[in-house]
Amino acid sequence: MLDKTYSPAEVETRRYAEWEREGAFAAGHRDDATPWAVMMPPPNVTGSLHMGHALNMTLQDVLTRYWRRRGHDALWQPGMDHAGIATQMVVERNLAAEGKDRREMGREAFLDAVWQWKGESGGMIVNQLRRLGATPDWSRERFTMDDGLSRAVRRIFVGLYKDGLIYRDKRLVNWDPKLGTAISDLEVESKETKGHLWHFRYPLEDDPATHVTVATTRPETMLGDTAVAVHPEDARYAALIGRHVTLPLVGRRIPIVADDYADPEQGSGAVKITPAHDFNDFEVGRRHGLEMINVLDAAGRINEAAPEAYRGLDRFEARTRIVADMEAAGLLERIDDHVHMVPYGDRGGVPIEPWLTDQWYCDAKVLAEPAIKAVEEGRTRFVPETWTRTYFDWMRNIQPWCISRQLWWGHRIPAWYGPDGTIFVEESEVEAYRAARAHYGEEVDLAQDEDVLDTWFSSGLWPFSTLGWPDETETLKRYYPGDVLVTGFDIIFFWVARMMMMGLYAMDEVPFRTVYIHALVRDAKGQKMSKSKGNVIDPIDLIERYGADALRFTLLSQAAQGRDVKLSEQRVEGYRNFATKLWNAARYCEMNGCTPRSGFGPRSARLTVNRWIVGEAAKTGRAVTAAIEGYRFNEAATALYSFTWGTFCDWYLEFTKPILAGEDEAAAEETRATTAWVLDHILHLLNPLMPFVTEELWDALGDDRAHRLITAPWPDDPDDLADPAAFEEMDWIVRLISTVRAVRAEMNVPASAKIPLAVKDATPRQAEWLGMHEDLILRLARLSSITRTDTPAERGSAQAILDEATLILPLADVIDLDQERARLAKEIGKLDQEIAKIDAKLSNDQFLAKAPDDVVAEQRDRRDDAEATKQRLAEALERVAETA
RNA sequence: GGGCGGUUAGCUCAGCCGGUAGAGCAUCGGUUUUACACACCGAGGGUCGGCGGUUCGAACCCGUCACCGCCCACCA
Repeated sequence: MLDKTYSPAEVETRRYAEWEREGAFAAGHRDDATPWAVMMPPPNVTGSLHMGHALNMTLQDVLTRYWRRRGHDALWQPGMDHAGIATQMVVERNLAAEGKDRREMGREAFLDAVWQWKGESGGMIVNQLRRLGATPDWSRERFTMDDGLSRAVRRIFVGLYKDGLIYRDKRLVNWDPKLGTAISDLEVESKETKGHLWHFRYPLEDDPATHVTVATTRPETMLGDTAVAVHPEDARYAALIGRHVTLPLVGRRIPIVADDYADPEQGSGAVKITPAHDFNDFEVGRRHGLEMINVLDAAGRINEAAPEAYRGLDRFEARTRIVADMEAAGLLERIDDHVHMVPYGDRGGVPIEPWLTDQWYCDAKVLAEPAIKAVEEGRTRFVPETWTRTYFDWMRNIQPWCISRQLWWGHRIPAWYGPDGTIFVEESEVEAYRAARAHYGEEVDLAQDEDVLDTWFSSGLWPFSTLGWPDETETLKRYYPGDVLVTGFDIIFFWVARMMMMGLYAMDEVPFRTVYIHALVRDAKGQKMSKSKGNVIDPIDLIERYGADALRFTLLSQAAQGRDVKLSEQRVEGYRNFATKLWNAARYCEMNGCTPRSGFGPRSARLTVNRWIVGEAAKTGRAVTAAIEGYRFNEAATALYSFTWGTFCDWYLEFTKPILAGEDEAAAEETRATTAWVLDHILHLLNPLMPFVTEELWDALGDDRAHRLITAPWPDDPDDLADPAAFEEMDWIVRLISTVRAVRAEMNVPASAKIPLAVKDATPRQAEWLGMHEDLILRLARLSSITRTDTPAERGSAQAILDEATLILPLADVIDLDQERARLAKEIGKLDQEIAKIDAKLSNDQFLAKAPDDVVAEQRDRRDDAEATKQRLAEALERVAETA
């Protein structure tokens, strides 16, 4: 006997352990089955499960569970990302707490410490995923820094280098002075900042009393100015072009150049040029052959290239000092308040500095071409489709990708430098030495590049590196390309685009056929969850209080395409209630002997109500299947919720109670069998969404299950399970009973009956009232059609139900006649309005001429119905009036 | 500045091919009824953001405006 309420905590741990023990998630056991694959976006090894993961993983899990049960050889490939910067920061912080410093330890000792940290505290998220019920093939778990994947990284790097698609270049990069590393464009976040616009006067060299005014938001960069630019057609400055100014505080003689970049409308129309510290100025400098003077060191302090007075100052201290000095020199014209966008590093949290360094770049432009083409040709498609445009926009304007990072934790760049600086890019040190020997004709010492690769470089290989590439493994052949990638829009550029490029480069084939992009999870008010706002909801906390099924269902119910998920605890609670509801329905089934009948086929049902529920169940099944395959998870959730609760529990179970309690044993038995079948069907369909409670019930209710539900074949729901006649009749009955209920409520009858067949005595007064509702009685007579039978015996049972039915009417000792009169009058008013509306339509020649016949017929029917109802209500009103 | 998305009941959102505007929650009223009070029954609540157009007919298609959100962008 099932307990009175469902307690998720115990069931979830027990069930998950069983599944895992039995190897239920493992791919590769069905050689004859069609492969189906999804790649888990590898969470950071530093990560713990947040709501975004919970959504992302739930979606993948539903798909995986679905296709697995559909009979495919489903692979959900799990793993973790080494997360270069994030991990290095965590470990450095831990070491700092012990009074240790990375640089003092040295590279090797530090890396040992990171690996040790990974072994002890990394990957917490993997166990949290188990709490969520996720079923990737854990036996295949990979790590971006494991041997195989590292080998893949080196192989690709060498290949790209030799193809000329990776190269070394000296140019401005986004430099994070706090972390001391370059970062890519994508890792820069612009933040609107209130600042100032300082207007400085630069005196002319040959006429120091005359100034050119330039405005800047970054006074400290003036130390590196090497020109002032004006627009070539700006009349105000035409005479100055080619002359020079003396750079204040520095004393450098710098030219006034003409360049389109200077906007005459902006400020004074003259702009200071600092080629080493501004991306635009860099370009201007290049055009005019200007000197590039780097005045900052790696930590963002003023370096030796600047006048002594400023050396060693932090860039912001230098700013203050310079403004003061300029003012003292009488060269500060004015200060305006100014709001502008300041670039920040997304990890370091400090403003990034455009800085001139040597870095490794990947020629993304070339790699992007096939990746663009693949999407144009539909070999990979985005769901929802709207993201296609975002993808194209970025890919078509893609910039060189800076792939080197001045960190220690990551894939070290497989490049070695000879004594004269010759670069040897090889997959191993041995090969590098071999190449060097060939090059120099003698043994030389080589030094490996100190830098590591951007984390996303290895993530880009994930779809094939995890499957064994560069070896041509069976696994790789079988599961590449994957069917779908499930991810949030925030990493389309970081990850999806890179996988497309790398996949096409290495495999000459797209990495996945479909990219399903889901939204962000926000708090109940629609705000982004963040630690600083204190509105972060912990998925594990919700799982503990409401169960993993409830959390999953909540996320799924809102996973509509193109909409954010707003997570409110109230909703989670609601779906917890849903699990309980299902549990109790199953309990009811158990108590009434509605357990699966091995020989029972849903087609054999004869009673209308049974034929009807079977058809509804089948319809729901088809809806769920279509929704999952179409990535409309919210529709799957809604269909199941409303069928289970609104149709099965509220209508079917209530409706059949009299049949179960009745004397017609055949009808009762058929109903028990049907009930069990429908419940089973619900468990089947709901299983990918709510795996725990469904498995538990499946197990509890069936005696000899051939499968666990997790591996049971997905049900097919053929069209012909739905019997139109049964639908029509039930529809009528349902409407009738609704009417009865409404009347009962209107009469204020304390109902002692469930629906609808229980009150057996009517007083004369009540019988009199029934006269006022003749229409109802007439309709009730048709309840005989609850059964669709013709044999005398069956007709007898139908009659029995009918007999009872006539006695069920909700009856009151007292009716408030005034209230009843008002109600009827109101109803009649509404009907009049409706009739008038339809009449207008039906008298419109255009409508009659152009609307399809069925639409016109429908309007006529509606009008007739409304008219008939109105007639009945009018008569009832009359009787009420008489009675009063 | 460019792009994308949104605006439907008090709240959160569905609404597919243009044909009677929906759900959940919340609110209010009723019900201890042997599956379930984490429940059941019922009720109220709408100018579908504004304006214009197409159409016999528009929440839906087109145009335009307003407001909100997000992404991208080098403007000193």
